[in-house]
Amino acid sequence: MTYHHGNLRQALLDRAAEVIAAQGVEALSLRALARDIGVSHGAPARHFKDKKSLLSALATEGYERFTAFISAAAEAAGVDPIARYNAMGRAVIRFALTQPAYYTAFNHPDVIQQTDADLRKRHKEYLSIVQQAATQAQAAGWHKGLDPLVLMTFSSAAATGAAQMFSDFHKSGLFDGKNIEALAEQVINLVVPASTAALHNHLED
Amino acid sequence: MTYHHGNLRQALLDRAAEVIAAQGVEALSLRALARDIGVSHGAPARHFKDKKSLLSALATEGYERFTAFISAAAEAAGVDPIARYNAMGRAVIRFALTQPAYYTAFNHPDVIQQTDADLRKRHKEYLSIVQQAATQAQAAGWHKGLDPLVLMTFSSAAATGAAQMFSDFHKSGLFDGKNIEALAEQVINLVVPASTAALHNHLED
DNA sequence: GATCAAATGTTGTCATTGACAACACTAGCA
DNA sequence: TGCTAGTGTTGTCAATGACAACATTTGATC
Repeated sequence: MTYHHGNLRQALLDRAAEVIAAQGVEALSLRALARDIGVSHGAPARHFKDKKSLLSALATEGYERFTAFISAAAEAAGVDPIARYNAMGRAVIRFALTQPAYYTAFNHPDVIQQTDADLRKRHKEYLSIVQQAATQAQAAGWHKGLDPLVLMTFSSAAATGAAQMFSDFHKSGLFDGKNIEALAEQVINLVVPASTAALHNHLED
Repeated sequence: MTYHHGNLRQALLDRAAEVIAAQGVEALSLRALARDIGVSHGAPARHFKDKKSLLSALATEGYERFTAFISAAAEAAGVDPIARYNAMGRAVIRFALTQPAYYTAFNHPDVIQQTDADLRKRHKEYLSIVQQAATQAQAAGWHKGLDPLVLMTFSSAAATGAAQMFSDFHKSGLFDGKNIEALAEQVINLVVPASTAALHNHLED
């Protein structure tokens, strides 16, 4: 092994994601990460000023993945703005369940209060993508006339709240034996109809 | 000062709540708590086996307060089951904003994975109260016929998600200049109508 | 009231950790 | 070839959580 690792920064982030997924953020230790990777306990300091800085970087990477994931789900849903927004809501939950390390990272109290510029920027990008999709869904007839901020808050809250619940209770038995994917779909359908057609059907009830 | 503190356990919990409200869970240190209170660094161990155990106890107390708070809000709303459930949703947000220490405590990742029997019990009590209220709202006409678990998940997710958002972004400027109480009310109204009358008005649109 | 056991608080200690500083090695450019 | 910035290492410090051994208090029992 060479004296220089080569890409220690990414190795630390990757290992941190593993540890978080397996044992939670609290179990994260810079020294343990260094041991796992096989470098000295002081090496991480060259890449991350302190522990929070590593978490911030992980969260930043997480937001990038999250944004890409949500956007891809919207694309896959086609052109109907309401169907797209519905798909994004379901994607939030799927992301939380399939990539818990990143979702955990950027929802961690420690990270949320960070002022890291890069992190803020990625977060704003994410918010603006959601906001844009919400606006378009509204223009397509979803709660036309309502305050956009109210709609945005409501839908984001419901999606992230559901993601949180499914993650938290995943192993605590509340949803035992349930098909979480199907449950999530029904929940999201209460937030935004599955399509413009579904919206109109519903209004005719 | 006497050798025995008298009620060190409660003093620790109270001080912990202060610290969490001011600086977050991460800033919590058993030794610092002991110093603040004026006892030796080993004293807390008599009341809390370890740090997680203290957090669990604080979360347990938090759930008691939370449950009482939510129930009181329902009572104040009268007898209409839908108005009651709506009031409970608003209360969730109000609690998160006015008693951040307790809300933070029992939503903290460290606490959520706890298996502490007392904590579990209080949590279940809380869930069952919400569930009961949701059931009654449904019986009064709110989304009759839908899977109760879906409704319960949807409404809980929306309320807690909104509470989380308001807490997190309280100082990050997203809701600057907004009347959060009014915003919260509008958001909750999208989850459950403000009353049975409002439900029927809405259906006639 | 005397005695004793349980509860509570204290002191001392240990391993772990995050942070920092001083030093060593490497890479790549002038 | 040398120089300099980047990267990794080693040593160290203070803070912390956890634990053990010891001290004091309390209150139940006789």
